[in-house]
Amino acid sequence: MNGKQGQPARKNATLKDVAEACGLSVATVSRYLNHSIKLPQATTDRIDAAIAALRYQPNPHARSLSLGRSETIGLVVPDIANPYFAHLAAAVEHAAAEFGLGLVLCPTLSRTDRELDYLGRLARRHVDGLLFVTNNGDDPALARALQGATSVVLIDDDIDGTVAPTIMADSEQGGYLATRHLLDAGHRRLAYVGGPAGLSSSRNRVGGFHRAIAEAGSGITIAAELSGEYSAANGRAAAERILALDNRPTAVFAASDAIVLGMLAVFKQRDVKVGTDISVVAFDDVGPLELFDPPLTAIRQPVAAMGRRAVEVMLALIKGEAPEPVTELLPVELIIRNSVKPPHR
Amino acid sequence: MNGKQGQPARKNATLKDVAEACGLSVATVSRYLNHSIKLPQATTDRIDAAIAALRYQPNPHARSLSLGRSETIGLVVPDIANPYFAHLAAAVEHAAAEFGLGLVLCPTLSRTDRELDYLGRLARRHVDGLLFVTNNGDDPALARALQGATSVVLIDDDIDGTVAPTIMADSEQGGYLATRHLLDAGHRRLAYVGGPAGLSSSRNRVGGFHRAIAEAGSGITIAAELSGEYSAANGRAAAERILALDNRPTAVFAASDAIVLGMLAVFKQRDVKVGTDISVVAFDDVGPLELFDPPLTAIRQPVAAMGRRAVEVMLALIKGEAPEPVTELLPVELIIRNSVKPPHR
DNA sequence: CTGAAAGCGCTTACAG
DNA sequence: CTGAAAGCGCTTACAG
Repeated sequence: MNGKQGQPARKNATLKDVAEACGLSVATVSRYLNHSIKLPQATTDRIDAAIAALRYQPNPHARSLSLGRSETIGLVVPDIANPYFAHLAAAVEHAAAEFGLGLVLCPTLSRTDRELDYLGRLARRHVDGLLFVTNNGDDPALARALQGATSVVLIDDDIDGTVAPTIMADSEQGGYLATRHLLDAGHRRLAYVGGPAGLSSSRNRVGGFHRAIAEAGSGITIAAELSGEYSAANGRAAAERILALDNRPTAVFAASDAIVLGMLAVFKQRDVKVGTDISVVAFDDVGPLELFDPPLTAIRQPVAAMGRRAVEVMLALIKGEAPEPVTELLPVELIIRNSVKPPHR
Repeated sequence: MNGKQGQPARKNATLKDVAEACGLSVATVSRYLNHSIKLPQATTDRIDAAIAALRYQPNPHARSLSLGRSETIGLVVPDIANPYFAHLAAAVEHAAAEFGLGLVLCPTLSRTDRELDYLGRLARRHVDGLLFVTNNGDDPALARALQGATSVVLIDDDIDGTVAPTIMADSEQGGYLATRHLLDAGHRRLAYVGGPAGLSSSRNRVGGFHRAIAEAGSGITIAAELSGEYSAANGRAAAERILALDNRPTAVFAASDAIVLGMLAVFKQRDVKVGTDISVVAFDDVGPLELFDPPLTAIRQPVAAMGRRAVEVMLALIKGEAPEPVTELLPVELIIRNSVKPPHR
C-alpha cells in the first residue's frame, strides 16, 4: 500500500542504513566516502556492496548543511537568451562540472534589484560563489553589497570601487585591432558604436579605437562616437543617426554582435550595402556571423577560456587560496571575413 | 580578531538568534515566516525588527533538509549554447523565478550518461524536478531510469515507453504549414531535411510535410528526404547531397534553424542563391533569421509559452496535483520573410 | 584506527 | 495559541 507502480517506494537509504547493513558506524562509512581513509579491502568491499544493494545516494542537503557549503556556484548574467551569455554559460558549466560544481542560472535582465537578490543568496550560502557579469558596474548599491562578499569573480567588467578578481577579454586590444583593420583598408572617416559609457569593457573598446587612430597620424576623422546598450535596439538607433549624417563615415566599428545586428537591420532596410557602402567590424563573434550578408568581420572574444578561468579563480577563492585581487586579460582575435572593403569615395 | 575589513564577521544569524532577540521560541518565528500564523501586530513588529537588526537570512540547506525539497528545479538540455535552448532556458528561468523556484543548468551534450547522472540528482532530491529535453528518447536505459522518477516533465520530445507529461510545439502542423507554403509558391519538387529519425519532433515534422504533399494531390515529387542531427553539420552534409542530385529540388524544408545554418553555408560557398535558386523554410526561428541573406521564412516555435507551461506542469507535479500524464501541443506560427520564391524551372 | 555524540539550522507533530 | 523537542541526514572533533 506504500508501494507504487510495482516497485516498493522505500524511502531513500541513508548513511545509517548503509552502516547498519555492513556492521560499521556511520562515521566510518562517511569517512570512507569522503576522506578515503584507508580501510582493508574486505571492508571497503562490504561497504560498496551495501551501497549498491541499498542504492544509497548521499543527501546533498544534509551534506551542505553540515559542511556549510553547497558545491554549487551561480552565474549572474543580464540575459541568458543573448548568444554571448549562452556561450559563456556553456563554458562555465563545462568547467564547473569538471570540478564537481553545480551551476545555477541567475539572469538579471540587468536589474540591480535582481543582482542584489542573487548576492543575498550568496550571503545565505545558497551557492558557494557567484560568477558575476553586470552592466551596472557604476551602481554604488552594487558596490556596497559586494563589500562583504567573498567568492565573487567578476567577468567582463569591473564594478566601481570594488576589489574582486576580474576576468575579461582584452577589449582595448580588440578595439585597436578592429580599428586598425579598418584603417588598413583605407578608411579615413570612421564611426564607433559602443556599449554603456560607464562600463570598462566599453571604455576599453573606445580606448583601442582611439589608440589606433592616434597611431595612424592625422587625416582621420571620427564621424560619430556613440554609446548606449550592447543591444540591437541601440544598434538600430545608431545606424539611423549615422545614416542621417551629412558626411557619412565609410566604416564603423561596433562594440558587440548585438549592436551590429540592429545596424544591419536598418542598413538592409535603407538598402545600404555592408562592405561596399559601409564597412563594419563587429565584436564578440558568437552569432553565426559567417552566414550574414556579407559574412561579418569581427573581434572574437575568448568566451570558452574566460568561462574556464573564472571557474578556476572561483575555486581558488572557495578554497581560501585567494591571491590578491587580480584582473586577468584574455587575448582576443580578429576574424577577417567580408564586411570590410576599401572605401570608394 | 575575528573581524575582517572593518566589519565584524559575525556568523550568520540563525532562527534561534532571532527568537531569542524577541523573546519567542524558534517554533513561533518559523511559523510566522512560513505559515503566516496570525500574530498580534506588536509581536510581528518585534520579529521583523529582530530579523532586520540581525540581518537574518534563513539557511536554505537546513530548510531543504527538513522539508525534503529544495525549491529548485533542473533544466536538462543538450547544449545551452544552442540559441533554441538558450531561449528556452530564459523562458523557463523566468517562469520558475516567478514561482520562487531556482533553476540549475544541466547540459548533457546529448550524452546518455550525463542524462542519467542528472536523473540521479533528482532521485537524491538535489532538485525537486527536472525539465527534460533529450535527443535520446529511443534509448531504453533512459526510459528505465525514468520509470521511478516522478517530477519529470518532458519538453519537445517524448521518451519511448515512458509516461510523463510532455510539452511540445505542434511539429506536425509546423511541417504542414512550411510545406504548404512551398507548395503555394508553386514548387513541385521538394526536399526535406530533418532531425534524428527516432525523435517524435522529427517524425512529426516529416509527417506534416507528407500531409501537405498528399493534400496537394499528384504531381509533387520528393527529391530527397534526409534525416540526421538537428545540427549545422547535418545541414552541410544534406546540402551537399541535395546539390549533387541530378534533378535538384527547387525548395527545401529544413527541420531546424541549425540545419539551415549549415545548408546556407554550403549554398553560399557553391553560389546557390537562396530564394531564387532554391527556396527554403526553416524551423525554430530563434536565430536572427531576419538578418540572413535573404531573410529566412520559418516556422516559429512558441518557446516562451513552452517554458512557462513546462514550469506550471512541474509545479502541479511537485504539489502532487499530477493529472494523468498529458502531452500538450502548443501552436506554431509561419513567419514569412524572403527565402521562398516561385521556382523558375 | 574506530565509534558515540554533538552539531549544522531548519520544520512540525505533539503536548500543554 | 505557544513551546520543548524530535527529526531531517550528513560531518567531524573528541574520546577510547
